[in-house]
Order: sequence, then structure tokens, then C-alpha cells
Amino acid sequence: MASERYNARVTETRWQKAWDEAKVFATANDDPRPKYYVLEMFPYPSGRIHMGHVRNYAMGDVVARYKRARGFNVLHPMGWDAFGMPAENAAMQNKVHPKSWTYSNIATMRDQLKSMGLSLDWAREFATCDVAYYSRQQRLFLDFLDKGLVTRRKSKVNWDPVDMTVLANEQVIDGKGWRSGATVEQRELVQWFFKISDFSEDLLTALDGLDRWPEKVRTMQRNWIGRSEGLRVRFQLDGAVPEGQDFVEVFTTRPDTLFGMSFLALSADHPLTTALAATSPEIAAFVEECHRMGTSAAAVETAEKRGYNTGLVVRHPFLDAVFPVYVANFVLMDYGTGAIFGCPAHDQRDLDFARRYHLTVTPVVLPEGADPTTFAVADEAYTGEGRIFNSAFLDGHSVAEAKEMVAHRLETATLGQAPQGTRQVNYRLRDWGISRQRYWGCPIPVIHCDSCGVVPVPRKDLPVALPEDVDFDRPGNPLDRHPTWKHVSCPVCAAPARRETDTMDTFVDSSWYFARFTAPDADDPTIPEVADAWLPVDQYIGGIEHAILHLLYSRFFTRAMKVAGHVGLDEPFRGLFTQGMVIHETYRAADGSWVSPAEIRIEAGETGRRAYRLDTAEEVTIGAIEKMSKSKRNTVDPTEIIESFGADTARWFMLSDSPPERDVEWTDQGAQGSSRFLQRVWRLVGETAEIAPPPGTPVPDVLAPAALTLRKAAHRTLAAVGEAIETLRFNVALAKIYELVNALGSAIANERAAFAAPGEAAALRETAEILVKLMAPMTPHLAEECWHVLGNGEMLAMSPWPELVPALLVEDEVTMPVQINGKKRADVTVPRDADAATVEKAALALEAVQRALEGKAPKKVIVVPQRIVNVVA
RNA sequence: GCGGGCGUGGUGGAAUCGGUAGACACAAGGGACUUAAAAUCCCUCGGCUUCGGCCUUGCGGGUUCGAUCCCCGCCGCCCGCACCA
Repeated sequence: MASERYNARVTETRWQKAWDEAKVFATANDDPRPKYYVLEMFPYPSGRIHMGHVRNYAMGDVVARYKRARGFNVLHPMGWDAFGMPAENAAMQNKVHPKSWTYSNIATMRDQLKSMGLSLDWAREFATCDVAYYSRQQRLFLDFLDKGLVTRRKSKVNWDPVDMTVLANEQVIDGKGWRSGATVEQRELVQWFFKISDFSEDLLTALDGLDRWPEKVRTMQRNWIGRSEGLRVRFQLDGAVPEGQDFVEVFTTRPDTLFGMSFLALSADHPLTTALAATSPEIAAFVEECHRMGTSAAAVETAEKRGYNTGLVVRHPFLDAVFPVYVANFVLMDYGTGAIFGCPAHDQRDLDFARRYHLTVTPVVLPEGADPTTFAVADEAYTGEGRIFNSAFLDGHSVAEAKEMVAHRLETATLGQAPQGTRQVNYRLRDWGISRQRYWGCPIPVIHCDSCGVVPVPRKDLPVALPEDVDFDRPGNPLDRHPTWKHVSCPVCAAPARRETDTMDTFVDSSWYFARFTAPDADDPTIPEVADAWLPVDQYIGGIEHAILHLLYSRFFTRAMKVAGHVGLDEPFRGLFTQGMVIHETYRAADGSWVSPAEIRIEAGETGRRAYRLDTAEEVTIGAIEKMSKSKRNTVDPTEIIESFGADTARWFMLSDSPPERDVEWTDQGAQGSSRFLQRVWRLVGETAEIAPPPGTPVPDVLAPAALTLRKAAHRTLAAVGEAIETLRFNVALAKIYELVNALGSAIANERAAFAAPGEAAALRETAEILVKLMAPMTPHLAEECWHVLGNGEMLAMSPWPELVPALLVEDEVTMPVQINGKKRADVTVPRDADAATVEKAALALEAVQRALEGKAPKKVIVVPQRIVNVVA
């Protein structure tokens, strides 16, 4: 037995079948044990799984199997984020229907995932493109509509000219579409919106309670929501004012700098601008120019601050003075009021603008220690703290006091029957535009009627199912050009009407799947009691790239579902973990083309590592270590790894070495190292099985030193591994397991005779069983096989976590380092409960200490019980 | 520019309520077994050393009996956001 190599492929298939047949991982909703919901972000069915999936799902499976062994009723489901563009691209390129492309990919990837031996409840599986799923999503849409959480309005949208669809702000990265990479244009379209901004404040403040989320993600969300407190200030306009536009309002977070004002600027899209443009060709031309300016990061960065003087002026609220009104290209319409007052001395943008148009720059905040008679602003605006000056009644006050004083004065003053100032909180977060001009998505369930307007599809008429007979010959939306699908009669007046042909952003699909998993077959979107019993997800694991989009949308959706009565909580994810990427070396041929790892061999010689093509023996350049990607061809196919090494090796390697939140480099040597280690465990367990007494043999209370030492090591490891898994520090857990295996290996090799007696041998068995149980979450197949080699009948997957014997963690004697002036010079071994005086005496008696003291008394001796002794000479 | 994070051997990393720096692994070198290879096992492995020790956690200071850990100032790298008034 011990000499046989472990055959991963045969063993893994066998245990996967056995677990499946015994329904070990099926989860019942009425199980009375405490619940634990572990979820990994579900995959997009692109065709094949990649190493990133292996890492992600290996981590989740460790948590799931561990919690199951600890007695929890674990929910660990899997599904498919199955709507989206690639299916339509495939349809265009390969003449395959998005539906068959998607479901065939799912079938492949399901098999691949199953070969990993994940402890998933496959009975709960669904794809978001299942009619059964998206019909419930349509019901949620209608519920949200009823609750006023959905609106429809004309808006400027980010238009992706390649994908020919609209993108949310969050989906525009550096001015480019997040999927296509094409430069995004601005267009005006009528769009459906989820009113996520209704929850801005709550989404922000609730972040404080998400203490099991990475701080980084919370910070990113805080920045994204972008709360700012300020004042809305009303100004009186003078000059050739258009009819009915006597006032203009600005939003400012710096009312304290009002006395430093030198101009007022309007957005090109401000109503007043529009009114002025109607009679002024010059203004109209300037507005046109602003619109042409791109919104890409590059365009914004290089764009100069430019403006057009309208000839209008505004009156200062406190001073007897007027200031020019400009239309400026840097003022955004959709933030604040679309107008600002410019204080060049204390705002860099305003300063740039003022310099260009030779406007006055009056400093009103004096930095600490600066001289008020000489302080001036040159090229850099002063945005720091200080005392207000040049500001009449504000002089001498702090920035905070001045803000408050101005706010108070203006909100109690009246200008044209309205308060001159209003305190206001602004958010950067905008409503979530969900309309997409695509086929492969969830249809928005509304009907447009010429006489009744927008009419929701009655719930009895759901689902609004996607038609299957569509073509992808041309760009644009196949639903829109389908000959019959969109033609329906109005549910209200029965007149001919048209279906909405936009579908929902696919981020909608992933915003509630975690809730659907709790009752995947329910007629309603959820069964609220069941959802509330399972949610929140105790541990959610996925990539950092979803820090804002998916996670913020899901937080909104949970709140919206609460309003609509589908769940009873606000926050869907109690614990969040963002794992790092899998990276790999890159290789390039002489012609610059990328070469995949499978096509090369590496030679390590005197001159370092060199790589050669397998087919032509031509040398290739070893490049940077980068994220695995198809474009750089530096991917490793999980299926090939699983077929050659086994799933356990792939899982083990993905969990070893690197901390899970950091990137991990896939190397062939690393994989082989993991494989070697698992073979070693197999051999050691085999040898243990030969000399160990039958299962259940009690371990005597009194053991010989060798057995006791080993037993203590096993329990120490048990405690350490449990803690490491709880805190998701898998690399640390694995290192502790390595140590235990080294201890077991050396015990068997060097002290075999010490384990001859049955009692001592029982300790050997106990150690092997603990080892196997500790490895089970990471390498479940090997562990299960070892468990049975050790003679156990019941499946390990159903067995509880080992019982810790706390007494074994306590040593009778402790060896403490002895420092002299902070540097370690010796060790002293004392009874564990020795008092400080005893320890001090023992330490001072040491030869090294005596030598250092040269007969003198120590100045001071610090004894930290059970930790350290420091002698100050 | 703003915000956040990180700098430890050849490499990935371990050790933080301030208490033995370098666990564990990979790579490398040496040895055993073998006709040979694979597999396996054993040893060495931060630097310097006059073999007593000395130096070493990006750099420079500080606090402390004691600093990878706390404080101040630099340097470097990574990530996120960015005309948000």
C-alpha cells in the first residue's frame, strides 16, 4: 500500500461520484443547525474555466468544507452570470445562437467545476438567462416601479459605439467602455433608471458597519458615493437677462470664500445658457464647442479652462459689487446646480480660469503664520486651513466658523421670495441607468402605448420572454427589428402598442442571485422567511474588480427588495474577501508574438533561465510576470493541470505560499512541489496505517516522550489551522500543515520503535487522522482516500472537525530567550508557572549573562512571563 | 493632484496588544540509494567574520530595557479616483 503512488485521477473521480450519490453537499432549508452561507462570485460562462476560477472556488470550498465540519448547515451554491455581450458577439462571428452558445459553455464549465471536487449544492444551480430566473427579475422590476424606485427620463448617456449600447458611469473606465475598450460618446436617449441615489446616504453610512469588508473596498465605495456638504447660494442677475431668469443658483462647499469671488460660471447645459444661446450665436457656438469636447480622461486632462463672457452680471450677496457671468467648459451640469461661483485664490480650477481671463484674485483665507499685507496667490491656489481676512464680518474666524456664519446669514435672508442660501448635501453617485440596446439580456417588462403612455406589463402576462428567431447580421438591437415580437396590444386600452425593446444591464442579474439561491424554485422572486434565514452571505469571495459596480448595485438591490417586501435586511454580504489574481511569466518569440507556456521548455543554467520553443528549438524571450490573459497567451488550462496532477494539487498550490488577497504566480515547479507533497502525505498515511491500531483505539493519558511530542504537535497544528482558516489565511494554514507532516515523517522514519506499543501507536493514528482532517478542506479527495486507508468507514466529508485537547497546548516548561541590552544572548528554560523572581535568578545565573555583566550588578532586569528576559547591563 | 496600501534572504512569504527576524515552501548546491534515470531520503542555504562575535526587515532620525511593528522626515513601487465646485 505504502509503495503505491497515489492515483489522483482515478481516486478523485471515484470520490466525486460517491459524494454525489450520498448527496453530501445538498443543503436543506429546514436544517436546524446554525446556518453559514458561503458564496463565490458566480462565473460568466465564457467557455472554459481559468486559473482565477480555480483559486476563487478553492478558497470558497475550504471555508464551506471547514464550516460544514464545524457543524454548520452550509449553503454553498453555484450558478451562471449568463447574459451579456460575448454571446451576441459569438452569434455575429460564428452564426451560433446566443442561447445555445451560452448553455453549451455552461455545460462545459459545469463539468470542469465538478472535476475540482467542490462541495456545492448543484441542485440549486441556475443561470441568469433561464426564463425562470429572469421572469422573477421582471417581477422585481415591476415591484420597484410600484415603489417609485424606477424612473424613465431623457438623459445624456455614455454610448459605446462598438457595442452599440449604453454604459453606466461605473462602466466607463478612462473614457472607454469597460468591455469594448472603445472611446465612449455622449448621446441623449430616453433611459430607464434605478433610483440608487435615493439610498446615497444609507449606502454611505452603512459602510461603517461592514467591518468584515476590506477597508480598501469601503474606501472606494465612499469615494464613489462622494458625499459633500455645502450651500446652495442664490444670486440676483443683472443685464440683458432672459425672460423669467432673474436668479441663478450655485452650489459650493466653500461659502467661507464668498468674499474672494471674482466670477460666476454656468455649465454649457445650464437652462440659462440654453436661453442665452437662443439669441446669441456666439454663445450657441461656444456651447457646441463644449459638447464636441470629449469626456475621456485624456481629453479632460489636456482641456484648457475656457469660457465665454455672457455680458450678464450677478450681485454679490454681501458686497455692493457685481461679477461677470461666464459659460465655462469645466462646469458640469449634473453635479450641484450646474453653476459655480469662482474664487480663484482658493480653487485651482478657478485660478486657472481667472488667469486666462485676467480676473481678480483676492485671497480670503490666510495660512497660519502668513503676513496678511503680503500674502498673495501666484500659480497655486491655497486650499488649506487658516484665518479669514479681506472678508468684512468673517475676518478673524476659522474656515469652519466662516462656513457656518455665511450659511446662517444666507438661509435667513430672502432673495426674490426664496431663501438666499440653502444647506445642501450633494452626492457624486448618480442613478443607475439600466437600459441596454441589446438582445441577450432581461427584457424590461413595459409596453409603450400612444394613448396610455408607458404601461407596465401585467404580472399575469409575465414572463416577457426573449424571442428565439433573431438575426445578428447587423449591429444594433435585434429585438427592435424583430418582425413581430414588439407588437402587442396595450394592456389598458387594447390599442396596438409596442414592447420596450431595451433589455436590462447585466449587472442587474447579478444584483440578487445570492437571494435567489436561498429558494431557487420559488414562484416569487424569494421566499422572504427563507431568504432572511440564510442572508446575509456570511462569506463572499471574489475579485477586487467588482469593488464598486457589482457590490454597490447588490447593496442597493437588497435595500430595494426590502422596500418591496422580498427580504428583510439591507446588507447582503456580511463578510467580503477579495482575492488576488493568478499571474504567470510571459514569453515572446523573435517576431514579437506571444508564446504560450505549453509551447516552451525552460533551461536553468549558469547564465540564468532560458526558454526555447518545443517545436523549433528557437529561443524565446522570458518577459514580465503578468495577469493570465488570452492576449498575452500566458494562461495555464486548469483541465490540463487536473488531468496531469489532479484537482487536489491544483487546489493546494493555489492556496499555498501567497496570501490569498495578493497575486499568486503559477509556476510548473510550484505545481510539482505541491504534487510531491501530496504524494508524501499519501505515503506517510499508508505507513501509519500499517502500524496503527484500529480506529477508535483510545490514546492513553500517559505517553512516552516521542508519542507525546507528536501528539502535542498535532493539537498545536489543529488550533493553528483552525484559526488560520477562520481568518482566511490559507497560506499560513498550509505552512502549519507542512510542519505537522515534517513532524510525522520524522517520527515514522527516526523513532519508529517508540511507536511499537499499542498506546503509543494510537497517538500516531490520532496524529494522522488530525492531519487528514485538517487537509480535507483543501485536498478533499486525497483526504477522503487517506481516511479510508486508515480504516474508517464513514465518509470524511460527513465527519466532524477534530476535537482539540487544550491541555496539550500547554507546555510544562518554557524556554525563554535572554537578551542583554536588547540583543539575544542565551536561552533559559524554566517551569511554565515560574514567577518573575525565579526567572530572573535563573537568567542571571547563565554563563553568557555572567560574562556580559563582568561581576557587576545589572542596572535593570525585565521579565515578561513566558516571553522574554532582558538584562540591562 | 486626491485617497488607500505596500517595501523582510536568490524567490513566494512567516513573525505585529512592541518581546528569539527569516517559520513553511520554491529555487540552488552537496551527499546517499541506483548500471543509469526517475522517485525517495539526508545535509547546507541573509551578509561579514580574526570563529569571540559583528551587521541585517527601503533610507535617515526619534520614543523604548527592547522596534519589521509606534512617531517624524525622505525614497521607491502598486491600486483606486480624478474639472464633483
